This record gives sequence, structure tokens and C-alpha cells, in this order.
Amino acid sequence: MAAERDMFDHGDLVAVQTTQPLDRTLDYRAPEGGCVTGDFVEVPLGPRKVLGVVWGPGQGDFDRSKIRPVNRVLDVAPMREELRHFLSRAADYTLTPMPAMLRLAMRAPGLGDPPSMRKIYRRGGAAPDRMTDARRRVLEVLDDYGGLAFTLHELSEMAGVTTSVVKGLVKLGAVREEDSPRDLPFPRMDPELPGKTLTEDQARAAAVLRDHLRSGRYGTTLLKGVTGSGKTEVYMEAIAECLAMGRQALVLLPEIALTAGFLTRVEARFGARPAEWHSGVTMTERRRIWRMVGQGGAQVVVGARSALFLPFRELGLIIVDEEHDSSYKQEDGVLYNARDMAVLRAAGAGARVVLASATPSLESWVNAEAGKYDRLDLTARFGAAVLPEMRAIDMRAETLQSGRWISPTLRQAVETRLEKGEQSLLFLNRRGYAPVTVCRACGHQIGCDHCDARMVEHRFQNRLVCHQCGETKPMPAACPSCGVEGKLAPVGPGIERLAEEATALFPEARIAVLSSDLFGSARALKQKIEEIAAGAADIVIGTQLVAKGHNFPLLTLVGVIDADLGLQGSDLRAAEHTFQLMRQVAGRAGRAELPGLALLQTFQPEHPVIRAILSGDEEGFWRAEAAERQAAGVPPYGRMAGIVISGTDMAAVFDLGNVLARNDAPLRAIGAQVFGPAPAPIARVRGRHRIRLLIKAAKGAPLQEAISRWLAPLRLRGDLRLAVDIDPQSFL
DNA sequence: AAAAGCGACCCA
DNA sequence: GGGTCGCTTTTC
Repeated sequence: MAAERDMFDHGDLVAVQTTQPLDRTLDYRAPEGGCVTGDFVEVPLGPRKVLGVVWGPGQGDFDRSKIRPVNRVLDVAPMREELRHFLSRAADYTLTPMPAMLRLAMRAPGLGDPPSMRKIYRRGGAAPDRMTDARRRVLEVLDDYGGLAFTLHELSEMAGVTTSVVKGLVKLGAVREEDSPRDLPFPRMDPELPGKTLTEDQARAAAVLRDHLRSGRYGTTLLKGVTGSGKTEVYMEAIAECLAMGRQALVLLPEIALTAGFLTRVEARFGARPAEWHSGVTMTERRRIWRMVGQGGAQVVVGARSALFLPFRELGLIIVDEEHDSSYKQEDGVLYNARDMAVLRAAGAGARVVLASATPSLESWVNAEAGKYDRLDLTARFGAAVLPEMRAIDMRAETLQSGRWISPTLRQAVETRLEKGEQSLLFLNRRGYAPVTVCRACGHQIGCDHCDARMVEHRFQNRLVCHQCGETKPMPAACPSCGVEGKLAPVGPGIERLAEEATALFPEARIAVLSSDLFGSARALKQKIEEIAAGAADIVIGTQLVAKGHNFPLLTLVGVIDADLGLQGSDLRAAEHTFQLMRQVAGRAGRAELPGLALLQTFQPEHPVIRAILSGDEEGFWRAEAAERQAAGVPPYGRMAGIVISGTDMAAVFDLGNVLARNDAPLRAIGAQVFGPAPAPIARVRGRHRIRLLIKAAKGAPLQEAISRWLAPLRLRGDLRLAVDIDPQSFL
């Protein structure tokens, strides 16, 4: 293959990829001063101006006289070959149109702005002719911080004067006003600072990771360690090695709520705070991070999955913490799994990947078994604590009146903890008061007007909420179906109702409820968690939010209200997810010096998944689960893709589904099968009907290519939408 | 995605 | 003929 030319002189033809949904590049003429492949540019498109990236030499297949020049080259580092390659591979893999993929990499605020400057103020040479109190304070601040410069706002604030005092001093020459770039590099991190003392187990794993890094080549390591085994300390050493090599590191966390704590740990280890990238970060800060990552002015980025698309200059390491977490799978817009995309990006960048988890996904476990990933196990639990003892409570043997969910056995266990001054956690993975509201007169269940989902009562807000589309309405007094008043009744438990029951059972206890919808901000939630960890509650009632990496040192009892909840339905990953979730939740108990106990309320204690959870035989569980998937030919032993078709006209949606299912020659050609169309799990969302097709193929089959050929002739009419989901999380 | 182009329909 | 509405086509 001939080397592609990547420098262009004024007037040369260049191909530009824009973020507009055109399925090809457009040719433009290089601007005055020329441009290079990867340059971010502004180009005219019809009557508009849009942003794009120079993708290579022009195609030359368009009427020359109609080709317009590039407006300007943006003043940011050009997109590197590594990122362009990653984007196009990711687009091919997820069957995402290139413009949508590019948008992920161009989500930088103020991308088109010139590098903006701001005024800063430092000590000037001259002395003011007339000294006042206010003037003296300003000069004192500047002298105290010897040589440092401040913004006008900072300086006047610190000196306790108005901004005009500072401006006055500038006129007199006692204070100097200078221009300084608004986007400053992040403070340097020092990998030589001493880390925490590691246990033998941790030190051995850290040494292996450091060796991997030094190889300078791609590779993925599954770092498996039980909760509390100190995975973070271990991969922190990999980051240290990466920094020492002068390369950048990216740490992906599944939840924003976890970043603050993690940033503090990085700062403690390397002496400076890393860049923080997620949806909650201000525009100015994101702009700074995006530019600094590209210039090498940010060494470590901690963030959400979207950080994978930052323009790193020299990426050496990606950590995917809690790699099994389902929030790594983007479920709307571009459908991708950040764990898989991390591996793809690292492979192209010659970087290492560390997948860290106490309960790895089956995919990663299988990849490690097959030798595709290295595997490191941390067995010893850090400190004195051991994994909690796990026991089932057989709900068939418990006497419990209807509308109550805390069994006598569990109640007894909580009371014992209350007497000893220890904490208990009651876990129920259901937000709201009750999942169903039924009319006792006619049997009607209140559903959402726009979705095929039942509305969930949220008593704190006194409203019904659709967990599908977010629609809310006030709790009606009369049944919307039969009109009878006072007959609406809650059915089933939600976390709020559980809290009500706990309050009645344990009137003396301090009860805290942790559910994502009860807190306005991540900050408020974090503060609550810290208070609880410090002992501000006797009983914590929480949804799966509490399963994720928060430490409660005083907690010695975990009661799982409904261990069977995740096993219902016929989702193929139900067993895996329940196993992971139960292990994670149980891991909250007994972290410090106090031994923990986990009690699982279940109606099917002999279920293989429940038995595996109780016995703690993880490898056995995975082997059995892997064997079952292999026999069924499903992921990770087979390939799957989901097609969701939606639209307001139900007949048109089904017609399209049927046409696709009938014309499946391109899929049959690779031995793939189509199932469906069937109504999607939620058949109507926001007023749109949804159906689903499922495609199953053998492991090595070129699935994406076949699907592209299959869908190529398709023209979507009206408001019909079609989304392809490669490697769907749920198979229903 | 956004704007322009185009045909169908309505009205006086 | 003018004007509006709802698609389809074009964007280099």
C-alpha cells in the first residue's frame, strides 16, 4: 500500500469528514497556508459552516468547479492517526455511521474558538505615589505569594478590595497586567513519590503490571480481586510506571459518584490532582482537558466512558475499574461497550489495559481462560477482615403477613446489630414505593400513557413515575379505568416502602435511605454516604447504588430482601448479573475488624445461582455458566446482534420487521439466523412502537459485514428508526 | 442536521 | 396567483 500523502498546499483537494450525517467525506480545497491530515477545520456546507476533520487526499470524483475551499484550520492539535484509526474501527465494529462516531471525539466545548487569553496580575516595579490601606493589602497579597499571578477576581477577593483598586494600581505601574492562556496545563504528577506499603500479594501483582507496561506493547490484564483486596493500590503502580515512561493514563469508572474519592487517592499517590472528565464537569474545564490531553498537558484522566474518545497524545494505559459494570454499555445514541472499546483503542495505541473487578464479566473471564488476556488474582483481603459469611433465608419457611418483606429471621439479625451498635444494610434493587398500583375494584394496573410499562409510585414525591420515559403524574384519587374512588392499592415492595416497614419494626433506629432519585446531585449523595460511613445511621436501606465500591466500616450485616429478583425473566445474563450483584453487596459487610454476615431472602434456595453465591465457588460458577452458553451458542461463544425498529405507526414498524426477516439472504450466506420480529421488551416507549429482531451467528462469522449488506438497500420512510446493537446486553 | 426544493392543496 | 404544509433531496 502506498504511503498516503498527508500534507496539502493551498488549493490541493482534501477529503473532509464532518459531523453531519453524510455517509462519506466531501472534497474541499486546502486553505491558504495549507493543511495536514487530521487537522480540525471549518468548512462551508450549503449555506452553513460546519466543523470536521481532514481525512486524507480528496476523492477527486466531484465536479471541480463546485468544490469550495476550507474556511480555516482550527487552532488545536490535529487528530492523530491513532485516533482516526480507532474511530473508523469502532464505527465498523458497532455499525455506527462515521459522523456519529466523530461527534464523540469532537464533543469539546469551544472547539472553534481561538485559544482564549485572560488577564492576570502580578507585582509591578513602580511604587504607588499615594499608599492607602486597600492598596497596601493588594501589594501584600502579591508579595506574600512571591511572584505568583492572579486573576482580577482572585486578587481583589484575597485582598478584600474592589476590582477598581487593583485597576488603579495597574495605572500607576505598581501592579502589572499580563495576558495568559486560559487553558493551563495540569500540575505535573510525580511517579517517584512513595506509594502505600503493599502486601506481598499486591506487590507481586504490581510488579507484573509494571513489567507489562515496560514492554511498551498492547496487552490486556484481568485484575481480579475480592472486595477490599486493594486492587486500586495495585493498578496505581501501573499508572506510576506509565507516568515514569512519559505516557498518559486513562482511568474509567462506572459511576460519577465514585470519581471524587478516586481523585483524592490519585492526588495522595502522585502529589497532584488529575483531570476529571464526565458529564458533570463544567464546559470551561472540559475545554481545558480536551486541549491539554492533546498537547500532553494532562497526564492522567479519570472519567466516564466518553473519555475514551479524548485526543490523547501518547496513551500508555487504560484502567477499566469494575469492568463487569453494565453502565459501560452505552444504551442510547451510539451503542458501544466501553470495556471492549478500551481494548480496541489500546490495541491501536500500543497501550496496556487493566480490567479490574471482584466479579469479572463472563466475557473477560473466558478471554483470560483462553489466554487472550493475562490474569492476576488478588486473594488476600487487605487488613484483618474476611469475606462475610453468606446464608440463605428460606422464605417458604418464614411467616410473613402480606405487604411485609422483612422476615422474622432477618429482623432478629438486625436487632442483634442494633444492640451491639453495628450497622445493617437492607438491599432492594427497586426504586420508589411500590412497583405496581392496582385497583381493588376492577383489577386495573396503572400504566404509562406513552410506554407499555407500569407506573411506579414514589411516595416521597407523591407521584407516579414511569421508569422507562420519566413521565410523572400525581397519584390519582380514583381509578382511571373504573372511576371508583379509594380502591387504589400498592402492590410489591420498593425501597421507600421497605423504609416504612423498617421504621415500624425498629422505631429507635436511625434509618437512612439511599436511592439515586432521592438526591439532587452527586455531591449531596456523596456527603450522605460519608455521613453514614462515619456512623450517622444504624440501618441503611439502599438500591444497587450501595453495591458500588462505597466503604461502610461499621457495617456487619447485609440483608438482601429479594435475592430472586434478578433471576426472573429469561435474560441470558440474569444468572451472571445476580451472582455479581449479590457478591458485591455482600462485600459491603465486615470490611474492618468486625466479621460480616450476609443473609439472602429467597424462595428458591436450591437454585444453582443462589447455591453458587452461598458456596462462594466463583470459578465453579463461571465454568458452569460458560458451559451453558457454549452449549447454547450464545456470547461469548457465539455472536449476536439486536435490531430495534421503532415508529409511531405500529403496522409500518411490523411491516419493516417482516420484510427484513424475509429477505435475510446476506445473513444466511454467513450461516447467521434471524429471530423475530417480536415486540421489544418494552413494546412502546414515549409513544413509539418498538419491535426487535435478533441475529445469531457463529463466533468467527463476519457479522457486521453481513448486516451492512442486509440493511444497505433499506430506505427508512416516515418516522421509522432502526438501531443496530452489536453484542446486546440483554437478549430479549 | 439543516436548508432548499418540490408538489399538493387551499383560498379568493 | 399566492401562500402554506409536508415530504424528498442536497450538501463538495
